[in-house]
Amino acid sequence: MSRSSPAELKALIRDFRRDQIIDVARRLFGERGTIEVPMDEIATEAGVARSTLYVYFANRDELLRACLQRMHTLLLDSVVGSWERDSSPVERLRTLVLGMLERIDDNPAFFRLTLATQGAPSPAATTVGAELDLIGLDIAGLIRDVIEQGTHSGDFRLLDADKAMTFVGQQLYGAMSVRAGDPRPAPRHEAADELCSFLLYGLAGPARTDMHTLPAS
Amino acid sequence: MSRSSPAELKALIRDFRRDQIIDVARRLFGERGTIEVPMDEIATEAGVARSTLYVYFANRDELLRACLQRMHTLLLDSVVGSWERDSSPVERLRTLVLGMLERIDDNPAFFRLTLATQGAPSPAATTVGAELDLIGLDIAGLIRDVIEQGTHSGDFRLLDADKAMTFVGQQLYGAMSVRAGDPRPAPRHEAADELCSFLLYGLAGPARTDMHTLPAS
DNA sequence: CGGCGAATCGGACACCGTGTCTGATTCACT
DNA sequence: AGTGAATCAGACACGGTGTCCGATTCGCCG
Repeated sequence: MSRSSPAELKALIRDFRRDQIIDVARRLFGERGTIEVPMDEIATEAGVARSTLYVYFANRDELLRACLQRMHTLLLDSVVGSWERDSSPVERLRTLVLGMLERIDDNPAFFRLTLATQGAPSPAATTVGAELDLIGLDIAGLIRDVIEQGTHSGDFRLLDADKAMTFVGQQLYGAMSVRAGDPRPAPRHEAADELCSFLLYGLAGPARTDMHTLPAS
Repeated sequence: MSRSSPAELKALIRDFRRDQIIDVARRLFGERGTIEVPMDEIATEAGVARSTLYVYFANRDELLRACLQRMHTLLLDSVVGSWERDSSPVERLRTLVLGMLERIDDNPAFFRLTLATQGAPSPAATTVGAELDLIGLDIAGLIRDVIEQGTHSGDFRLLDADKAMTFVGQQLYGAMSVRAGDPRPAPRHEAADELCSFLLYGLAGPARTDMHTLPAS
């Protein structure tokens, strides 16, 4: 134990500190936007000196990148955890949606910012953008799996997997953006159900029998 | 002509200059992101002194806001122009979608940035956000009109107008974001058709008869 | 205990962009 | 030629970034 400790423990502490800083940054960035938060404040809030910050992160952008990376893993964990247990494509779709909503609700402000950073082209966002793309690719892969499984099992209408994936992805993207900006979002499960329902109307084809309120006029 | 000219002409020139600056800013912001472009550069590129810039716009944020406002009017013009001519809700939906795609293609980078600014909470984005919200509201209104018209005429399934509006809006939002980031986007009309098709599958209910390639397996 | 080394601190520094201001200059119109 | 508005160039204070370095803390080992 004396052999592995010194080096490994050091690394552990380092990681711990890192995570601690990232959490603070994630919160602050979320609350007030990326550019609005000076490094000073992050340092103070995290209880370290500003110069120490630069020991852990080369610059502001790399810190932001680390924040995104963290959200990446959290997001995937949210989904993949329940993923394996579900079998039907409908269930999995719901799991997927629900997982993303959970992640949003966890820190909507930062999520909003995540989507925002997406669009900004800049040397900064180039580094950052790579991270974002990774998240997108992961999700896209999951969506694709669901669709293929669904069309194969006959639960979904027959459609081009690529296009379907794109559209589902777009809808998810839009839904997340809207929810992230919504001060009083609908309850998570309800929102997930509605969203899935809308997606399935398109995916599963024939109308379902929820609402027949209006006269056919 | 000597009476009205001096004052009005002055205003005209002023507006012209303003627009000229806005166009330059819109391009540069689009190319490299909002924060990445110094006021110096905008001024130089627009052929005015930096101090003159501050005569026309109180600060960076107000310049950005003006850029968004411009996109707002362009966007609405794109849509409303053809709007009146169309009668069926399906046609109008397509007009709406197509108009937005046109606007994206006109300056995708800036549009990306527009969507991006959306999410960033900050004193800056508060002013800016108001402008964005206005655009959103206008579009939402148009969507709502289409949906109500469609459900009323029987072209669409019966569904809750509010929720349908939300979902269509989300889908549009997502589609625009994706297209704005796509280096080689699909031809505009084709993209519009596909998007409408996807929306209508959900809106118009029963499956259409485009693709029956796969065996029911 | 005394001392070593790594991590941390605090603060000085140069650099850059912002927004303000001022006095000089241009230009159109009379 | 003269007047006034628009424009210009440039100086300025301010605030944030990223770098650097000497001083300090703290755990650990002889």
